[in-house]
Amino acid sequence: MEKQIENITGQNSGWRGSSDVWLRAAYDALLETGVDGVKIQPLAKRLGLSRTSFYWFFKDRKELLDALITLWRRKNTGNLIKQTNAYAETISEAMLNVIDCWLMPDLFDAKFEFAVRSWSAQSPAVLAEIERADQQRLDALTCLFQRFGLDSTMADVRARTIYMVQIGYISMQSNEDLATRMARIPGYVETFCGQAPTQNELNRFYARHKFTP
Amino acid sequence: MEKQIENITGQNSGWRGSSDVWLRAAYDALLETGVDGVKIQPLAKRLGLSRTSFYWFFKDRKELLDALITLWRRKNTGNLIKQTNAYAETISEAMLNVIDCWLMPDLFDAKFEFAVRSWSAQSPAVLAEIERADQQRLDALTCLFQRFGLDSTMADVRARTIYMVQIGYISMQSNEDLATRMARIPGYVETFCGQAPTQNELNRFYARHKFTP
DNA sequence: TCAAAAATGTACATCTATGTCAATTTTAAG
DNA sequence: CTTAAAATTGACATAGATGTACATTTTTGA
Repeated sequence: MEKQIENITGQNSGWRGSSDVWLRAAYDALLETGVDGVKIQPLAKRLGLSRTSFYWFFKDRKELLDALITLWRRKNTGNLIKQTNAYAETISEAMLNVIDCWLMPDLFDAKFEFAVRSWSAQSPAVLAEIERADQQRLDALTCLFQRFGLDSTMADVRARTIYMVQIGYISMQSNEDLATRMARIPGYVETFCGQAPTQNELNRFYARHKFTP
Repeated sequence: MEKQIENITGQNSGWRGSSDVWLRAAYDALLETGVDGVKIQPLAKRLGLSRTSFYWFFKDRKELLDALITLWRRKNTGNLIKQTNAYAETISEAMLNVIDCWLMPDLFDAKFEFAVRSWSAQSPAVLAEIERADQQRLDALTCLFQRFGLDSTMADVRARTIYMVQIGYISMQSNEDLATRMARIPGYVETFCGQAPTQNELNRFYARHKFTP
């Protein structure tokens, strides 16, 4: 009983390995080298464990890859949708809520997303997962624009614009500093919804990102 | 002499293999399975050639991968920049020129682009190539917006929006039909430059894509 | 038609990866 | 302290990939 709780909180339980340890190593490898880098032998080396010990926790490599997808599914789609439903008085404030996902790694794991998208190019099963996630996310964004009065065609285009800029940004693997990115935010908001954010809205946004202009 | 000309035009010269044949197979494999799928043994199998025959044309696998990058560099960046410099009387017409790249595979090879971007996640050398290409393309788009009177900050944001939507679209590996995509074009133009296209501009655009609304 | 060049193929040595099996070691619980 | 479960390991069998050396075949051009 206590052991399980300790596992969840990250505490080890005497043994060196665990499903989580292997999964974490697989996650790291996926982000660094893509799916084809997720190989049991190298992971074992990195963990300082015997290669064959892996098979105590997972049936085979496929099961490990499946676990990675489950991890991704839980992590990235949920928070984005949550942000589209966050409280907002104006459309520009709503935009800033969504843009939070750009800037907060705990809301959206951009590198993980990119790795899974790259993976999807060589796996129909993963591609199906991606397509489902894209649909859910786009639907949530489209609803957001409709709530603020846009007709369905324009809501669709605007949703796609803000979402694809996000995806494109990830694909660029950009690593600019906070100030550079912040400087573009008002422009993006205006572009995405055709309405510039008020100074109050910006101040609230800056505050939660601990940014002083 | 004639032989070289024949090679360029795609005609074979008696032999079954050639650098081009191997490179073409590598290109196919890259698009289907990513870099890690570009392996000499499988390529040989697919070509019905002996694996070791490869080494007559290329020093090693690395040389083949370098050739792939050179191919990509020549193909994708040039045309996009050309489209930003195409004749346009209004900003919305200029947008439609750039959007041509979305829809014409010979102007921009989206799958190739996606494969190379995915590759860049595991290769610093390829990442450097990607970053250089992104910079060149973004510069060209920013200049375009500045020519039509935007200040440098807004030109930067608008350039990024149209470019990242393009990149994001690629990353989504979308395969919608022409009518669906065409329906969004006026909305995109309005979003990207804040100005809807005229009916004449749209008609000219539809005509060159052989589309009847 | 005949030699040289171009391309292809066979054999070999090596390396990395997968997964199974039968020990063996380590830990936790009574 | 002991024992059963949990985790770890080394040995084995297999498979796919790389690259080199050398022999062989095919093509081209004089």
